[in-house]
Amino acid sequence: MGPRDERRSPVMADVAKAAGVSHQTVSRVLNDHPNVRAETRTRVLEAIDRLGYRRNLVARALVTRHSRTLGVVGFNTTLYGPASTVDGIEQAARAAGYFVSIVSLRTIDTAGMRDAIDYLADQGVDGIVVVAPQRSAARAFESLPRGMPAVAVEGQHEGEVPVVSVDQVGGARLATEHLLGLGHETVWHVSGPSDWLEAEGRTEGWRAALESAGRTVPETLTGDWSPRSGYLAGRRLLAMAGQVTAVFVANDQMALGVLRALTEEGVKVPEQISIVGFDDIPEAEFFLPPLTTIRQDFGAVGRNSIEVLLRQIGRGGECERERLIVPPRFVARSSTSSLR
Amino acid sequence: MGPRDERRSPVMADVAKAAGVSHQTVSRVLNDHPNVRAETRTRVLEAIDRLGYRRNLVARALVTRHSRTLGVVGFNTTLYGPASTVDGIEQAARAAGYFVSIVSLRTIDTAGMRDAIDYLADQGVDGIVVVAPQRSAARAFESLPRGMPAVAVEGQHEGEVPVVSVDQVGGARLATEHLLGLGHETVWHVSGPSDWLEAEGRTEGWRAALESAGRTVPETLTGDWSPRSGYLAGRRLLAMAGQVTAVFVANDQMALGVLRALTEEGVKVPEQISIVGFDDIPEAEFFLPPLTTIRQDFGAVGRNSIEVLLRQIGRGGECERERLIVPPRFVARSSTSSLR
DNA sequence: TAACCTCTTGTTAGCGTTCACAGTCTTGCC
DNA sequence: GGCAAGACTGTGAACGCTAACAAGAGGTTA
Repeated sequence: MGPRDERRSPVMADVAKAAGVSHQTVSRVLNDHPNVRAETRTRVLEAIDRLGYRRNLVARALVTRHSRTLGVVGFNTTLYGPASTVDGIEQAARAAGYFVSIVSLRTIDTAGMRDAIDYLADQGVDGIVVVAPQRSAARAFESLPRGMPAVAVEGQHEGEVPVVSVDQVGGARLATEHLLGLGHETVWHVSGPSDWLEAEGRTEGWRAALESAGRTVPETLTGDWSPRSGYLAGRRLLAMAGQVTAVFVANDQMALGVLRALTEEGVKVPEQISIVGFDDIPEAEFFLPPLTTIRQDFGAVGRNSIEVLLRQIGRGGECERERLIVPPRFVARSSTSSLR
Repeated sequence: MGPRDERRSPVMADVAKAAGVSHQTVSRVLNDHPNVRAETRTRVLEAIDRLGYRRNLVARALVTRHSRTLGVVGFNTTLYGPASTVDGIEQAARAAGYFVSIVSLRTIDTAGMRDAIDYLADQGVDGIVVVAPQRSAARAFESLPRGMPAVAVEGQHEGEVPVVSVDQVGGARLATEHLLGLGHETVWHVSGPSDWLEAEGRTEGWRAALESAGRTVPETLTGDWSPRSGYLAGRRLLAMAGQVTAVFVANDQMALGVLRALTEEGVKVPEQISIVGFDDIPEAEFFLPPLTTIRQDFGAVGRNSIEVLLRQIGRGGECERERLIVPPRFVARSSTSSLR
């Protein structure tokens, strides 16, 4: 047995030999174990530095049974909202010393979600964050390996899994009440796709605000979050000739579409029709006119979900069946005004 | 030594015992080794199924020295462009059977980039994709562990690392030539931040198109990709009273800002000033007016980069110092027209 | 019959770390 | 001086898998 192949990166035993100690002492230095003589510690550290040693986290994961990796299942992560959520999660996880492994799905269905979870579980993640904005996604939690810590973001609260979400209902209330406060008789609503929990929450908040003010609740128009669907909804609103004076649109992209439909036909916003969006995408401030909207704090959602998940991991997978709600914020701009 | 704890998930040895074979035979079945009797194989598979066995990929990674995980270093991944690039990479990697571990940076500096690469290397990734849109990011490649396969996306081609990128220069040429073709005497340019390679490429293409047409090259205005900076640039363009008839803006978000600045002052687009953007974000089609722009194929960039990276991994880290260019596409809409 | 394949299976030894335990060397105190 | 308590360090055995080799069964050939 000759000397270890020089081209292979050094392992703990190499450091041990170089420092004249046992591999275990090296391990102790690396793990900040208290009982190591200061002189020994510096000798080991010096050897580590000299050899350019880096600890093999895979071997470590094998024995500790912790990979310090979290899995994230996302959906449509090129959209601003989901992208920001995933980004918030990633930042928070890294700040806590965890790696993040991401699976981004194109379509949400229970099977795809289940596959994604299995896939991440196989990889040995310590916990999973599922961004589960659709009803069908929530069911996928049933297939979680037993004892696997998990948290749902923007999901519903049925199973055992804790949920972190923005207060969609409250946000929609803010939007609707703002419009009512400006003197509008009622508020129309362009909602997101019906199987999305966020869409549902926003519709619910809108309806609740109207009802508690004793106003008539108009029929909702439904879009798919895209600017195009907003445009189509806008054209349908135009067809209602004069009835409509205020619209709460379930996201900013659709609001952009509505804006274009109205502007094309010479309808002035906000003089003739007021519009409120949801999300506060970076573009919203520069729409024509700048869009009044509801801002979601995606960073807080990310931080909270990681916090809940790590707490769960700390307790060994036992979860506390909690629901954490992040409040949204009203952002006033120029797409709303009082009548006349 | 009693029977293995029931609560612990089964390992290969458990399957072996259940199927009445050795663990090695189980391994062979799992790895599709040819020399296993059909009857044995089914017995093993049946045992795997019955016990709900899942192979421990961490242990596997330790011995094979392959984690089947790729690292991605991204930057500002909430923006549409970067988010789409990362998404394309993730899709392509997963299709090839690789996990994706992502680090998303907020600021690009050599140190942060270096840390991110170290971080991923520690985790034992098989290769790294660096989305390196800034000059300073490119330098971080020097700190790549030797033998670590890597590919740069939207980076420059100096070091040993292959690069995959969109043809920014060509895209900018398309935009500029389109405007010249409409009869504009020259084309103004709102560029991205100067240390961004993409910004540089777009400026270069714009300049080249003007020069080869023998036109004067106006002073460029510089933004930071944000709608706000576009708005400010727009105001400065307005101050040039009448000189400006056509503008190539380096991305769609800034183009939105320019659009707002012009519209606010009653300048008509495209009647008085024509505008072309870059990226084709989903909103662009619904700007007022719908934005003529250059579309980047982020999916292709992702697929290509993974392909290059996997080829490199297959060769054992030896790289081929290539540069792969993805062509952009001109998308005609309503923000441009000929003069008068 | 012996020699030599091929097919199939089992045995043993790692991969690089941490954990449990067993040492050895101080130090303090009677 | 002796002896226990503590500080420090080393030894061996896991963790769950694959690689390398060995070995038995069965067939073919000389």
